[in-house]
Amino acid sequence: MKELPKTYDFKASERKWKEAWEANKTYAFDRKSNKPVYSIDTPPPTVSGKMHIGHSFSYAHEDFIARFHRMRGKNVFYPFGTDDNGLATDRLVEKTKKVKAKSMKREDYLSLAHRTVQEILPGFIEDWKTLGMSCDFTNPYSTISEAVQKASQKGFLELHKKGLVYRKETPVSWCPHCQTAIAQAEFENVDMTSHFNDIIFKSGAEDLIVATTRPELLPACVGLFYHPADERYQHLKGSFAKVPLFGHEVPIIADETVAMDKGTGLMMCCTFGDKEDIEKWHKYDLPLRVVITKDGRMNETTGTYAGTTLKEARNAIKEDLEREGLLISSKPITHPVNVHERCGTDIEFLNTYQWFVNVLDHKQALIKAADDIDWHPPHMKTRYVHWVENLNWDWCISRQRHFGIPFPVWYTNDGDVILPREEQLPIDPLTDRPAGHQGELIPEHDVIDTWATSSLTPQLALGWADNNPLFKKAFPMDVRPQAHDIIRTWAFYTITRGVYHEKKAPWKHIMISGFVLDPKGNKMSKSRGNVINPQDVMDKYGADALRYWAAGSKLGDDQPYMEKDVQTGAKTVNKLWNASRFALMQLADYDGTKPKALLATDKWMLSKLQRIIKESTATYESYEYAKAKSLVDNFFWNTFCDHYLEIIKDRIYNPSTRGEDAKRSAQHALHRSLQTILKLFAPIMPYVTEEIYSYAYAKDEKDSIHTSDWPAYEEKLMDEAAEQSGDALTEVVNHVRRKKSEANVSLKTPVTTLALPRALQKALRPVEEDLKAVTNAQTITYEGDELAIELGEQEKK
RNA sequence: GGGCCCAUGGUCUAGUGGCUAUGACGUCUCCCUUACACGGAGAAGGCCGCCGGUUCGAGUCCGGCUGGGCCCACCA
Repeated sequence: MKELPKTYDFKASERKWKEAWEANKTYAFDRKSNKPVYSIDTPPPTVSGKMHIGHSFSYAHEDFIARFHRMRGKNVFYPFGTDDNGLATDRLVEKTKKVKAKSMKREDYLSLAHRTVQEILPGFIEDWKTLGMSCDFTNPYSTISEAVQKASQKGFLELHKKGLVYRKETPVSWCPHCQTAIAQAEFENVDMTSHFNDIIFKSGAEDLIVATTRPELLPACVGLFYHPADERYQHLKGSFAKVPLFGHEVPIIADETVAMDKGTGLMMCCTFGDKEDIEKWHKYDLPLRVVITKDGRMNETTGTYAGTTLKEARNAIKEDLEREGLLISSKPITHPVNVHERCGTDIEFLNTYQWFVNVLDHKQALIKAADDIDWHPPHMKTRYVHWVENLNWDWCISRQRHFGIPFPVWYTNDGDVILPREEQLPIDPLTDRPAGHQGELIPEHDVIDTWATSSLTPQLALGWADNNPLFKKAFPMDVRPQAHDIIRTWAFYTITRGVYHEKKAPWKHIMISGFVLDPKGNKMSKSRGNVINPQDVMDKYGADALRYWAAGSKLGDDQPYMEKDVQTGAKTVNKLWNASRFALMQLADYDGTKPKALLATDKWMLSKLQRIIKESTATYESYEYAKAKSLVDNFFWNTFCDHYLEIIKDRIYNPSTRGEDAKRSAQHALHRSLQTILKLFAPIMPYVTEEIYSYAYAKDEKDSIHTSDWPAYEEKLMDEAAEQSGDALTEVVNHVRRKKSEANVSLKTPVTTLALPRALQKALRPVEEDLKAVTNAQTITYEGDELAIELGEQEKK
C-alpha cells in the first residue's frame, strides 16, 4: 500500500480528478446497462453570467444525491444542459456586445447572439465541473440548439393539436424596456415611492375628486367607478364625467369591487393601468383608448405629450392640471408596483396578439399532479398549490424578441393558422415555408418564451422528440432538483407540460433547495455588495470544502454563508487526509490476511460502523444529506479518530508483546472502516475521497470510489457484547483523560493504578489490554462502585 | 390582508414525548503524546421566544400571543 504525501494539495488534486473523470467517462450514462436507471432532471443554468454561490449550494445538493445513487448501483442518468435562449441571455448579449437587439437587423443580431453564446458556454460550464458535479458532460444540451428547437416546436404543435394553446388579442403584461409581453410568473413586487393625486373631474356643474397615482393615464380613462352602497355618489348613477385636460366624456358606473375607503371612493378605469382596469373594461364593454407605445412612451393620441416617457408625461400632466386648478393635492406614498424581474421596469398592459397556454381551465388537474410527486421538504408543495390556485392569467408564451425559438406558425390573410409538418422541424417561418402549402402566408415573428422550452427538460434530456426508447423507460424521471424561487415558474411549467403531453407528473420526487444568505441573514445582491463568488471560495478552500458547507443545512432551508463553516470543511478534508495517511502507514505491511480472531475492540468498531452505514444510507435515501453528513462526521472525528486510532496504536506498534494476530485484527478492522468512511463521505467530498481511494483501494487507474459499491450493511457484524465492551472502554478512557486534564498533565502520563467499579468488569475484561495501553495504566483493579485513578510521575524528556 | 416556514448557550445549529438537551465556531485552561497545533484533552456558558392546554411526563403535540423570514394579494 502506497504512502500518502505529508500534505494534501487540494488544488492539484481537484484539477487532476476533474480531468480524469472526464477522460475516463466516470459519470457517463451507460445506455446498454441493465442496471436500474436513476434519472435526474438537472436544472440547465441560465446563461447570463457566472455560477453564483446559490448555484454551488443547490447543485451540490443534487450531486450528493446523484453520487449516492450511483454508488448504490443505479445507472444514473444525470444530463447537463444550459438555458441560453431566453431574455436573460438576450440581455447578456446586448450588454456584453453593447448593442440593442431591436435596432439591429434580425439576421445580424441572431448571428451575433449565437456567436456570443458559443463564446461564453465553455467557460460557463467549467464552474460546474470544478464544483465536482458528476453530470454526464459529454454531450451537454443547449436550449437554443437545433435539436432543442425541434423538440420545443414539436411540443407546441402537440399542444395546438390538443387545443391547449390559443392566440388572442388581449391586454397582456408588457415590459416597455424589453419590449415584449411577459408572463405573470415574471413579475416582481417592489415598493416604490410615488404620489397619490386628487384630481378634479367635472360632471355637469359638479366637481368630482378622483384619487390616482397615475395621472399620465388620464387620456386612457374610459370610466369612473364608485361602490353601489356609497352614499356620496348615488346621484351620479347613469351620468357622465369629463376627463380633465383631455375633455372626453366617460360613464360613471357603480361596481362592488370599488373600495369606498380608498382615496375618495371614486376611481378611474384606464386602458390599462392594472388588472382591475382590464376586468372592468371587459365587464362593462368599455372603449379602448390606447395611449402608451410599446417602448413606454405617450403615443400620438395624447397630443402635446406624444413622444415623452411615461414619467415625463406624469410630471407634465400634473403641472398642467395644477395650472388649471384641477390638482387638489399630491401626497407622497409608498406602494407596491409590479416590475419585470429581469430589468426592474414597471409593467404596463398592452392590448396585443399573443399565444397562450390554457392553464386556468386545468387548475384541478395541475394541482392533483402534485400529489403524485414526493416533495422534499413537503411544505414546498403548498407553495406550488397556492400559486396554481391563485393564477389569474393563462400562460403567455409569445415574446416579441429576435433571439429565441421561433413559433412554427404562419397565418393566411384571413387569419387562419398554418402549421408545418413535424418532419420539417426545426423551422423558422421567416425563412421557411410549410411543406405543400401554396399561396401567400404571413409568418409569425414572435419567439417562444424560454420557460416554454425549459418546461420540457425531462423530454429534452430523454430524447422524446427523437422517439428515443429511453423516454418511455425513464419518464417520469426520478427527481427534479431546484431552488424554491422557481417553483412558480420552472416546477409549475414542467408539471404542466408533463400533464398536458403525457398525462402525468414529470417526476417521482422533487428536492427543493433554499437560498444562500449573507452572514447576517440578508439576501445577497449586487446592490447590497454582499455577494460571495464561489470561484473565490473554491480557489481558497477547494470544492470539497465548499460542498461540505453546502451539506450543512437541510433541504429547503436557507443558509447564511459564513466563511468559518467552509473552513470547517477544509479542516475536515485535512483531517481525513491525515487520518488516512496514518492508517495507510499502519497498513503498510497488511496483505489482507484475515486474523484468526477479531479482538473485541475491533468488533466494536465494525459493529458501530454497521450502524453508521445503516443510518446514513437511510438518510441519503430520504434526501437528508445533511443528517447523513453529520452522522458520518461525528463518527469519523470522535469514534474513529479520537478513540479507535488511539486504541490500536499499541497493538500495531508492539506486535512482539501484543501478538501478531492482535495486530492483524486491528489492521483488518482499520482497513475496512477507513474504506467505509471514505465511501460514506464520497458524495459530499468527491475529490479528497477519490485521491485517498486511489492510493489505498483502487484496483487500477480507472477504478473510482464514485463507481464503487456503497457499503453494505452486514447484520452479522452487529455485536451487542462487543459494543458494550467498547462503550465501557471509551467511557473509562474519557474519564482518565479528564482526570489527567484536570491535573494539567500530559495524556501519556502513566496511571499507576486504575481502579474500576466491579460492575464494569464483565464488559471490560475483553478489552483490558487495549484499555491498559491507551490509558498507560500499569495496574487495573476491580473493586467497589467507584472509578478511581492514581497518577504516576510524568516522564521526563 | 391570506398563506407557508422559523424561534434551542455569544453566533450558527441537531433534536422521531421519556434517563444529566447535539454538534460546530467563538471564549478560557492544559497538552507540541512518532497522522494531524487546520491537532488533542477538558472547562465555562441554556428559565429550548411568551402564555395556556393535552399527558404520568413536552424543546418535542394542540391553541393563543410576540418577534423574524419568505410567497401571494393589495397598485384606484
